[in-house]
Parts: sequence; C-alpha cells; structure tokens
Amino acid sequence: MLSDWRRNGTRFQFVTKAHSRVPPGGTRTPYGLEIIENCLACPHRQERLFCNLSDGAVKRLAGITSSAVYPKGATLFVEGQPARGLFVLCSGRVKLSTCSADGTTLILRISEPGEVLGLPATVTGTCYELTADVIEPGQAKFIARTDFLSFLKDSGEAALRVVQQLGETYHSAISEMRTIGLSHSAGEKLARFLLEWASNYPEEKGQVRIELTLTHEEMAQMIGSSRETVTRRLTDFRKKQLLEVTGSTLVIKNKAALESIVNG
Amino acid sequence: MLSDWRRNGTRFQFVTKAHSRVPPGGTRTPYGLEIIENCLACPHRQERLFCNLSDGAVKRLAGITSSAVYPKGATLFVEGQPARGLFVLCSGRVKLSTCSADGTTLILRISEPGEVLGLPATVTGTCYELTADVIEPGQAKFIARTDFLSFLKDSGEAALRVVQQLGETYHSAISEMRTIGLSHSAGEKLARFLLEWASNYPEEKGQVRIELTLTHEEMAQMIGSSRETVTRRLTDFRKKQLLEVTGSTLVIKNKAALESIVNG
DNA sequence: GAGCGCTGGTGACGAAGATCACAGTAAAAG
DNA sequence: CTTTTACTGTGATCTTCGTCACCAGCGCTC
Repeated sequence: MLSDWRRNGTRFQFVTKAHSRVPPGGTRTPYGLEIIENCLACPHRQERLFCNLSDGAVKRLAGITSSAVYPKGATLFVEGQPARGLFVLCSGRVKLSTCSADGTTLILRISEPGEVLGLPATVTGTCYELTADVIEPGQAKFIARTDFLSFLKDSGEAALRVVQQLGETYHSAISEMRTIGLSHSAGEKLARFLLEWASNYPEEKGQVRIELTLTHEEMAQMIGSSRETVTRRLTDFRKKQLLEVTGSTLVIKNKAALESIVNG
Repeated sequence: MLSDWRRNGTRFQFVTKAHSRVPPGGTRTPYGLEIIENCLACPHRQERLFCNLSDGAVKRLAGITSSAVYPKGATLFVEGQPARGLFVLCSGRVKLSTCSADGTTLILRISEPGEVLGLPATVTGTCYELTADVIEPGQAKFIARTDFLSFLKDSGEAALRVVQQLGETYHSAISEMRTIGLSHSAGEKLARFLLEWASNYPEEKGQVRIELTLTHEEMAQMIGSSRETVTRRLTDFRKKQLLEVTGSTLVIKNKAALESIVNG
C-alpha cells in the first residue's frame, strides 16, 4: 500500500512551539498568522461550537488554557500516548491519522479551525487513538486533562457543548467509514471523498470550486488506496470532463456524474 | 460484494414490541429472558457505565423511560431517520450497520448489554447514522430525545457519563476503522476482527475460547469483504492450526500467529 | 417426508488494484 | 544557477479477491 521512497515517513516527535507573543501593536507572526490571544474577543467565537460559550465559561477556560503557534509538520499528539489534554484549533489545519505496524497510514480527518482535537481520549482518560499532525501552520490552545475535567464538572453548559462536539466527531468518523467500507472500487471511494469535501463549498450550476491542498499520497491515505491509483482515477475523471485541476484548486465540473458513480 | 441469492436482505421496518409485562411472581417471558422492570434494582447496574448513576438520577430517568422486549430481527431505528431518542440495551445483542444505495451492508458494531444506542444522533439532533437490528432477542429501555436533553441539562453527573459513553463509542468506531482501513488482505482483516472480538474473553496459554454467533456473511460485512472469502480464510486458518470451530464456539489455538498476521 | 430457506464449502474466472520501476516537473535549498 | 527534494504521471506485472455457479447439510414448515 506504500510505494516508492515515500516509505520513510518523517514524523516530528516533539511539539515545536513557536512565538506566541505578539509584538506591541502587531498581530502578525513570522508565519503571517493572526494570533488570537483573548478568546473573549475572538472574531470567530460565535460560529464555533466549542468556543461559543458564555462569557463566564470562556473566562474560566482562559485561566486553564495555554496557547501556541505550530509550524507545518508539528505533531500535537501521537497515537497511543496517554491523553494529556485537548487542543482547540484556532487556525491552521491538522491531519488526524492512525498507522499500522508496517507503516501504512490511514488519515481519518483533516481538522479545520474551531475543532477540538483529542477530546474523546481526554474525557475517557485513555490514550489518544489518533496522531495529530499540523499540515497548515496555525494556532491552537491546549487544555490539560485534569483542568478540563474539573471545569466540566462545574459547567453544565460546557458539558452539553462537549457532548455535541463528540457527537459531531463521531458523525464524521462514520461518514469516513462509509467512504472506505462501502465502495466497490477506488474510483467510487475517490468520488465519495471529493463530494464529501465539496460539501463545505458552495455549488453553482452543478459545479463546485474547492481548495484541496492535499497530495495524492494523502488522498490515498484518506480513502485507503495507493498513491498511483489516486493519480490514475483523477486523470480518468479529468479526461471524462468531471474535474479540472489547477494547482491546489479543484473544480468539480459535473457533480451529478460524480454522484452517479457513488450511487452505482 | 454481495453474492448468491442472499442479495435480497430482509429488514423489519417497524419496531416489534413484545410483552414487557411480567406475570405476577414471574420474571420470565416467552423468550426466556430476565426482565428488568426497575433500574434501581438491576443486578447489572454497577458494571454498566450509563446505568451506574446515583439513585436520584436513576429515579428521574425511570420517569422518562419506556421498556420493551424485542424479538430477533426487530429494528430499533433506521439510518437516516430523524433521531427520536436513545435506547439502553438491558439484554440481548444488537447489530449496528449502514448500507449503501446498492444494498452493500457494512456492520460497524455488535452491541452488548449495557450499551447505549443512538446516543450521538440524539444529542446532536441529527438523523441516526446507523441502523440497529436485534440479532439476539433482548430488552431495551427507550428515552425520548426531548426528555433526555432536559434531563441532561439538570444532571451534570449524567452529562459527564454521557461524555464518557460517547468517547467509548468513538473509540470502538476508530478501532473498527483500523481493521477495515489498514489491512492489506482479507486474511489480515479477519485476523484483526477475531483478535478484537477475543479481547473480551480470557486468554489461557495463548489460546482463547470465544462465542461467535455470527454468520460468515455477517463477518464479511464487518470486515468489508465477501462471504466466500471469509469462508476460505477461515478454513485456511483451521488448516494452519490457528483456529478450531465447533458450532458457534471458536477457539483461537495460536493467538501469536494470528497477531503476526496483522502485524505483518 | 418433501420442499424451502438459510448457511457453509469450493472451483473457475476475470478485473481491479497494489507494487515496482522510472520519467518528468516543480519548488526549495544550497 | 545547480542540486536536491517532493510530487505527479504512466507502463508492466502479478496477486488478490469479488463474482458466478453449484453442491451439501440442517432446521423448519406444510
């Protein structure tokens, strides 16, 4: 399932913390990122399930969170590690994966800003079931397990929010499961994956323009296939006028046709 | 992925409720099941995550639960239905599956007594993501969504327990994901599945005796393979002295060898 | 006891895809 | 500006597994 020399996957074993301090008057880091120091004043607070708590709860959380900016390639936590706590992703994108003894990797999810990482393991007190690697630099807040649990005990509001968040996480896992488990061919899996990804973008006349900053290798790991077949199926799709690819932008030209692939 | 004439999978579309009333002095139904009327006095209460709440919480829950006994083949809920509420499985076993447009079925889990079914969909207020079919008759308590949510709001204790339960559910989903997504061959998937199943039974000198009341077809649906290959791999394993099968009892004779299959 | 529904067991065949190997680019590093 | 590294694109093989087809056994009902 792995091929070429890509076999030797590199992995940062230690979290690389970068400058989280904002220079006086400035809000930009070397990465060109907007830094969120104060969750209360965060511009995204409303739209994010876990961040949109009452002022009181957010203030209390502020007391137990620590913030850091992570470069591309940084690892937030590793599968099998006892859960130290959870991360709230403020910006950037994180790859959640699991890998087997022989190095085969399965990517379960690409997390977007606003998501909570490591929540299931933190609340159950077990080990992280996945590995979290930063694939697009960004900021994350860390909350230690014990702090979080005592916070949860006091705040019924937060507990409910956590319940919802967990429900969503589960939902997306099932959805991923369906792409991998219910498809007859790699083409079907790929179509499923692309449609799933496209569901976050607006559709216009059966066409969707999506940003897909993933390598073929990574897509292969998401659908449980090999890099070469992803390349081949993708060119098939292009030849059949279903897609157009320009750099990291992918335009689904014929969404209906893709859908008919997954629905047999 | 489906074969033979087994293609036409039957599915009960409506819940079949059976006698839940216990005759005076008796605790047995026509199914030979022990009926649990009162959760407070339930002999299993201690050992079951969700049932092991304080007396107060259990009493309050009693007011909003309804109990029923389900025969084999009954369907508790169907994938895609708006979530009405959740079920607490008191006894019996339930198959959780999802199926695609062409009828291919993927089984995600066989639930055991004490588990909560339909929880993620109920708390997020979405549709059930899976279908729940009874494969071994048993009793389940039903709690309607709105009742449950208002109960959760008041009881921080219960909310925490729900959080844990969701974490466990997620954990098992990931584990299932690994069997399906990280294996190179059907044999590997089957070995993974058997070992996972065996982890609930005691090991003795590298041997484990497990009860496996699943048909080859069902196992195939659990590992995302076909009935015939399950049969073939299973006979392979027997020929290699890794297994012994007698009726629904399966003895793993050489656990180490099975493990070496999954670890490459 | 004849027939039917469901399950397990096997052989034959073909297609899909993993793997290997290498060429061509494109971007970063030196 | 060259060199290296990372990614994409294809061709040739070879294995696996899904599919079709058929048989046998078992429990059930009529």
